[in-house]
Amino acid sequence: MSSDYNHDPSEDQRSLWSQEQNDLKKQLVLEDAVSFDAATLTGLKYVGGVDLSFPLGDHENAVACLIVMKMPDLQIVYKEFLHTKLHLPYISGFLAFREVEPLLKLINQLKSNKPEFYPQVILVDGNGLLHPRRFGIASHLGVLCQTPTVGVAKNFLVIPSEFDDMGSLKGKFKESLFRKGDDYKLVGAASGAVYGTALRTSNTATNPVFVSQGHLVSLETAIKIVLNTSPLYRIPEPIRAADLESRAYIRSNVLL
DNA sequence: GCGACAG
DNA sequence: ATCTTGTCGC
Repeated sequence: MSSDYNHDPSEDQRSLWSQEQNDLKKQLVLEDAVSFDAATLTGLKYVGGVDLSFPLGDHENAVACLIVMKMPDLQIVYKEFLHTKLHLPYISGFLAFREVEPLLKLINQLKSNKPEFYPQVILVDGNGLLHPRRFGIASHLGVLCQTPTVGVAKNFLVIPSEFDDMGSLKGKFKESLFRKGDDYKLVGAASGAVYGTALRTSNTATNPVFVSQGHLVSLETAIKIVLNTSPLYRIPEPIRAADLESRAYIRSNVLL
């Protein structure tokens, strides 16, 4: 009765998904190819944010939300929801296969209905490069919609082969991040590759946010964008708004 | 074999 | 991911 819903996919399934991630990764661009000045963010007018929320205890029904905010005032200029049924469970390392479809649908809908508000970069709730195969949902979504994306995760995704001692890592965050803007680069021990950074986005919130490149942006630019969209809280406004709005949507609608 | 595991 | 009240600090 406890293991009736053991969602562990077979090794074959994991292998197929991994292969798909590796295939799509061939299209991944990790340099700035943005429509604004990457160094100063001059010309950055619209930033998007996406997130999904679920009704209590419901793993199937979800409400996806896409928010577009105007810079530098961070006012919402576009907001759209999509109530969908997810077919796969959450599996660490394969989040995109569960959530990317409704997000892509919202983005394409915006592109055809209100192209004037199409964002120059989209902040995604989850990781990009900071991923076992260096292709998390932020990168996945970016490649599929061919738009710059940045991954922003609230929790550190363990990658055993690269970051063995999580205990000392958590300590490192606390002892190296003193104020907003401080960051601690996440370098894989085995490969020496930079996966992303633990970034402190608030002076009151001690815990950092984990920023990694999604698609078409450098890590430096990703950090600037996250800092510039987090004037008050730990979570960047576009993602925070998508989270708040999608939850409000669920609360005000009787689903099921 | 055990433990760890974005949302 | 999701539920919840108070409470501490500026």
